[in-house]
Parts: sequence; C-alpha cells; structure tokens
Amino acid sequence: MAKILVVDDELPINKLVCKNLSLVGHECLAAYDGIQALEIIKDKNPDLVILDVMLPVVSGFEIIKLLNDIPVIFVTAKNGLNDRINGLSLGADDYIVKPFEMAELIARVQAVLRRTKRHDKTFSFDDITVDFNSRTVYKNGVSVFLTPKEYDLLELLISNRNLALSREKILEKVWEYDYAGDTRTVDVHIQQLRHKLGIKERLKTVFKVGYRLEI
Amino acid sequence: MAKILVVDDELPINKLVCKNLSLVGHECLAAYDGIQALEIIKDKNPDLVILDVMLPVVSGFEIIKLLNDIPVIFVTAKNGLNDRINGLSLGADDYIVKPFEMAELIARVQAVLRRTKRHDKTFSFDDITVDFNSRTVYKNGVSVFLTPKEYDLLELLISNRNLALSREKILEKVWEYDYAGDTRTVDVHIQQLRHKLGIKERLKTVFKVGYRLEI
DNA sequence: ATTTTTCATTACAAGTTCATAACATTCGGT
DNA sequence: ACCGAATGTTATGAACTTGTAATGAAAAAT
Repeated sequence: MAKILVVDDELPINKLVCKNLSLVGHECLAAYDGIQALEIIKDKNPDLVILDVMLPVVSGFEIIKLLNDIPVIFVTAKNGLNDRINGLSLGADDYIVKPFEMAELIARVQAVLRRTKRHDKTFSFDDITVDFNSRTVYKNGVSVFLTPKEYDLLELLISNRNLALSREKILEKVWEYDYAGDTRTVDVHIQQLRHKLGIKERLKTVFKVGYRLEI
Repeated sequence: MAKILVVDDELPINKLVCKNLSLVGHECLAAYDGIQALEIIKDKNPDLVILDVMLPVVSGFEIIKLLNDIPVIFVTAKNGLNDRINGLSLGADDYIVKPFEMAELIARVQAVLRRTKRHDKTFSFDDITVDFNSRTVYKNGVSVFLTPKEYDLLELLISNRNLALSREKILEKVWEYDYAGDTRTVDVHIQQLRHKLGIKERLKTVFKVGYRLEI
C-alpha cells in the first residue's frame, strides 16, 4: 500500500523488517548507510522512512534533519531518554527501541501512515463530503467529478483549512515545482472548484496572497 | 499555546501533568472520568487529549472511538503489547507508558502538536484577536476584513507594540522601500486601522515621529 | 492511431487596492 | 490665544489583482 524505506546497516534486521512490511502489503526499499538512504529518498520519494540512528558514514540524526515532509520512524538501540526526546524534537513521527517486536513495528508503521495519509477517513462540511480513500467528493450525496489536480487542490485546502495558502505554497504542494515567474493556473483551478462544488462562500480569496478555505 | 485536556482519575498525576504543560505555555483542562471527558471535549473543543486507558465509568478505549479530528496521546499503565497496538490502531496519535518522565511527555505533546498543526499563532488584546496563520482579524469574534497593506501594518505594529514606530520605519517594513520625500500614505492606513478595529485609544500618534500601539 | 480528457495559457472583464490630493482639524510652541 | 506645522478625514481614479471563458497542446484512454 505504501512505499517504505528501511535504513539499517544490519543486513538480517533490514531483511526481516522488509519481509514483514511486504507481508502487510507495503512496497519496501532498503538502504545500508546514510549516503545510500539520501540517494534513494531523492530518487524514489518513499511514503515513510524507518531510520536507525547508528549508521555508518552519516548518522540517522543527520539524515532526519535533511528530510522535510516524509514521515520518519526512528529506531534506536540505546534506551536513553535523551535519544528519544532528541528524535521526537527533530521531527520524527515516532520512535521504537531495539530490540522490538515485529508486531509493534507494524502497528506503529500503520499508525504513522494513517496519520499522514488519512487512511479510510472522510471529511465533511456543509453539503460536501470528501472520501480520501476513493478520492471522491459528494455534494448532497451525489458524487461530483473532479480531475486529479482539482482533487489534490481540494485535499490541500482541506488539510490546511482556515489558513491562508499562498499561490507559491499551492504550486509547490499540488504541482510539485517551484515556479519562478507568473502563473494563473492556480486561480483557474480554484474557480473550477468553486464552480463544481458551489463553495464560493467558503473558498475565499486572500488578496495579494492566495486562498483560504473557511470551515 | 494549545488547549490540552488531561483525562486521568489519579488526581496527583493529573495535577502534575497539568502543571508541567502550563509551564510550557499550554492551557490545561482536567477530567477525572470518561463522562466528564466527553462533556469537556464537546464543550471546549481542545486541541489535544491526553487520555488514560484505565478510567472509571467509560474506558479510554471507548472515548478514543468517539473522537474524530482531535489528536490523542494514549497513557497506559500496562506494558502489554496488545494495549499499545490497540491504542495506535484505534487512532491514537501516540502513546506513553506509565510511569513516564515528564520531559518525555512534553516532548511527545510538542511533537504531536507540531504534526497536527492545530496550534495556530494568534495574538489578542481587548476584543481584538489576530490569527497570523489565516491573516484574519476578529473583533468580538466577528471577522473584520483588512486589505493586505492594512493587515501587514497591523502585524508590524503588534510585533513592535509599545514602541514608537517612525513613518520611515513603517514604509521600509510594510511598503518595502525607502521613500525619500513626503508621504501621507502611512497616515491614511493608520486611520483605516483605527476605524475598522475601533482602537483609537490604543493606536496612538507620536507627534513628529510616527505611531505606537499601546497594549 | 484516434478519441477523449486534462490542464496551462491567454485575453479580456470585473473587481480591489491604495497613493494622492484637497480640505479639516488638532497640536505645540510662543 | 495665535499661527504654522502636523495629522485626521474623505474621495477619486490609475494601477494592479483576480475572475472568467475560450483555446489548443499534451497526456491519457480507447
């Protein structure tokens, strides 16, 4: 279901973890040191990274600092509280202490994925319901057809509801590039959403900035 | 910064947790059983719930099932793996095992809040609230529409509150240029803020210099 | 290979912002 | 209390931002 990168220099553990993740239906990538890990992350853009602290060449702490948006589960052999707090405050989404039960690791993986990917969740406001699983949107119970970009935009707006989103931010997240010059593309798609969902009142323009979904 | 509900029937622990959360700047609510917890959640809509499993009347498991969008940190006295997995798969955002170090709880709270982003940065004085995330301003709970320049000006005044700001400084920061000659633009915008927010008493003129927001 | 869909771009319309100007009022020094 | 300077107040239109609809190129589906 998700693409997961396992970073651990101990070959047997790495294999074991991968095998178990595959059993639950995930696609697995393996890295055995920090440099490799960074390459794979850049290349394959995994949904989740399981990261050992103790790595050759570049430590897990270094890597986690470089990750931005990808969720991370931290694996540490030490039981020291400092390590734990360090990991969490550096932005890890969870941590687990070696040696761990495979069942617990799986549970944590699922929990983090659920949190970040919003598995089997829906979101409703007014007469609109968004089903994140099937990527379908309903208005008054009737499904409304949205194109991929429109849907992605709506999801971004919902997960940042009540925040002012700049056009740059929207381009970066939905279009996945930083566009230099001027583009009216975002505007056009916003209009499309407003029109298809009839949410002119909720999907407001923030002049000179971008847009905000008010719920 | 965030509103946190602590649900634990052991009074001393509940108090201790609350005290520590307050020390880090959070607003704290306390509930001593499940029924109370549900009432407070409905009533006060907290940003995060710290939830003990072992509760009188209604167990933590029951409560977590009823929560939808509010993040939860699960507290369990048992060390059993099943409990942990149960908590996480029910939708808890994290869990912690009793007895726990206060530093670790705080770290986990901050981590969850960072993830869920619910900690909007706001600033309030009198009947005015400014939400920096959404760039909206409320007076008595009613949103007041400000233009970009007006909003930027207000932000500048707030972050330099109780200081006299020269027109040159304001032009430089909000208008992003150093204007040579004479301009009344700042004045006009100040009037606009005074008028829209009704803050004549707070937004004072510093004769021959500029303006000062007194809070 | 052909049809269909998606979507970036464009051009123009509509709407918003805000600098400026003109006049009124207040302030501070004398 | 007077006078000149500083600030308050209001209105206006040019410049800029956003809305809208149409177009065709690229991508996806058939």
